[in-house]
Amino acid sequence: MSNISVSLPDGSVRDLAPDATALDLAAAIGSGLKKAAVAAVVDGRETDLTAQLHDGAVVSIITAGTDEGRHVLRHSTAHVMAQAVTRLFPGAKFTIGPAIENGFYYDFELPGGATFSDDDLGRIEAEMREIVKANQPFVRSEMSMAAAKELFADQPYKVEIIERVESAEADNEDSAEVGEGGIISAYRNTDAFIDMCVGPHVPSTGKLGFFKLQRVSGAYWRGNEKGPMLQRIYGTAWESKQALADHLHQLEEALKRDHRKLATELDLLSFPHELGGGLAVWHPKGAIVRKLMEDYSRLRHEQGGYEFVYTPHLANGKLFETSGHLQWYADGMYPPMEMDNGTYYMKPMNCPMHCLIFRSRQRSYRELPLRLFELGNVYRYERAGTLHGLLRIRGFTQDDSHIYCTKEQMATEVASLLDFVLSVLRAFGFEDFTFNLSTKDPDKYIGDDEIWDEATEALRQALDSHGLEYAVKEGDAAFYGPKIDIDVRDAIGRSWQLSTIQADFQLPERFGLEYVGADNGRHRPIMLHRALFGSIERFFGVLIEHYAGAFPTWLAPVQVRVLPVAEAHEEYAATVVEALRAAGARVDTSVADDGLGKRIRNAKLEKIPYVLVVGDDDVAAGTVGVNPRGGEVERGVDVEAFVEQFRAEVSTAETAALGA
RNA sequence: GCCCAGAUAGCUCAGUCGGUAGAGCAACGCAUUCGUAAUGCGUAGGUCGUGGGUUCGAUUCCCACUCUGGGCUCCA
Repeated sequence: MSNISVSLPDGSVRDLAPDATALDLAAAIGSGLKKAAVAAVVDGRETDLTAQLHDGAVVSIITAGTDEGRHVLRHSTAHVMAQAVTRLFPGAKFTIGPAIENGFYYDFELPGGATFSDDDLGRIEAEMREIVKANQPFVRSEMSMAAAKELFADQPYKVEIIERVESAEADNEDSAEVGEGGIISAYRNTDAFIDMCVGPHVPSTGKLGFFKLQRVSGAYWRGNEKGPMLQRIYGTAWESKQALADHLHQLEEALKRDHRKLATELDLLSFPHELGGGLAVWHPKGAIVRKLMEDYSRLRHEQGGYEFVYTPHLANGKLFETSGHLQWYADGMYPPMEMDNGTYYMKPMNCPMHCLIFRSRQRSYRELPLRLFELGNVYRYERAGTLHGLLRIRGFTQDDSHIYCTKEQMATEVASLLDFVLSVLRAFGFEDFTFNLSTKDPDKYIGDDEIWDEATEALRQALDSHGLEYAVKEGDAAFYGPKIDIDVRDAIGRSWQLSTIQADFQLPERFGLEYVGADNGRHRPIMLHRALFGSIERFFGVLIEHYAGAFPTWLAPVQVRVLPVAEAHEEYAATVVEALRAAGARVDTSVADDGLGKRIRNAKLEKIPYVLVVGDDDVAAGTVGVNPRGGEVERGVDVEAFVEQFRAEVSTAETAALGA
């Protein structure tokens, strides 16, 4: 047979032996590439390095240090973990084990309903190292579905996946396991371990090794909470020792900005045991930041043409029957309170009460859009296992607004809402958002298709006109209308939804809302639900992590601390404090009982933006020594000059925050 | 709600193979009065999350509950 030729990504062509594999190609190009290679892309499809190439193939090599390469490493490491588990836990059933961001997991069912404990991780990891050392090959094979069912006869979850594929119910997860076209592919490491998988995989386990198992947890089979609870192990895997170390270091760093840790250290708030789960108390230093956030929010809403309302925390159950909450949202509500004249509930949302305000008298089209705003306290009965610091809590405050408008006003209103939302989020230093457009769930919605399309289009246009990238989440809308959700990431990479803009045709209907139009006829308004912070608590939690507790000067609980070098300077320090307080600064002082170095250290740990030191020189010259957070010490700064500079900095930040 | 782990001083943690506990920091007192990230000495502080069980005796072993952490499911 004559040689084959293949082309490379740079357009060059290589001649290879007729039975050459992708690995041979990598070796022919260079030993460095051979070493780094983990898989290949042939004619646009990812394949194993051991796959034989054909004449005319377009080939690129996937190396370990790329996203695709790490994906392969992680997936292969998941197989190694599964093998280790089946060795250590005879009779364990394995289900699926994909690569995920930064790592992988694998779900198992242990014999007799046994569970993993943290101690098992070390044993499993040690077993994995043995498998890596043994340098077992990953050998691909293909078979019919019937043969696969035979082969995996003692792995009921694998059989279930094959059967689902046969009956064409497969979702993406299944396809990742079995491939397409009625052919099942599998990878064998040893005679004792073979796993159904589309691949590709590294040529042998010796290519792996920079991994760490991280945690065990339960996970429902197929994500169905009525299905069996499996045992999941998460791990991380990288292309080098250094990359693994860097990742682990990054996780440690992220932990330092965890809002729960910082909230305790900075004395911002706490979750007293006695109060119950998911309920927080705000300490003075957290409360002042919250007040500033709320003041800012109120100011922006006042400027934005909103009207402020207040509504109670409790309501008669009849209200929530009208709104549909008892029908659709009862699981999320606190249990009822029986009272002499009816059944009462804590409110999980503010919208029903805002609808009552709209309905309290006849409305004219001239009043629309009517924008009702409230910092409304709501209570939701979140399931115990879902609570998470400030980010998932049971009692919280929404910066909530309901906008009543005509159908024609909807598009303009949504577009200006998006401006408003982004401007507010940016004022708090957020730039990295994820936008999601959730569309109609064809199986669960109410209202006319026409108005759904119109509303969805209005949301889409608003996103497009702002040049924003967004993901469309098909079928993720609320039953009453489509929505735009805005997420930000927390310090450890988890994404949290903050803002939401939702269209609603249902509540105006249920509450029989009407306005009198220019035609003197009665019309039904459209309602927009929207929150910018989303929940003040969640927003604050994300904010703490975003700033790592070092709030910008305009938000800092204490902005300036004045430290007299010795007792003799306390009187002068007091005059400096007075001057700053007169300029509107949040300022305090710490007398000379402790050494100066100690007091500076304390101020730094509290992340105070400015530490002012005053001693003999300053008393004589009317100056201060300025030690700014993250900056250089400057001695001999005139008090007036510092006050002016401080005032300017804060007012600039506030002006910027106001979008001026 | 489900799986796993945990709860010891204000904070971070050690400890008790069952005989009622200890450190560092913080607090308080005394001394020190100091020029940019920890001055020294001393004192006080815990019914070991709550309730039950086993035991002569439980902070330790067992059970239940509450709360917390990591996931799953669900969600702002």
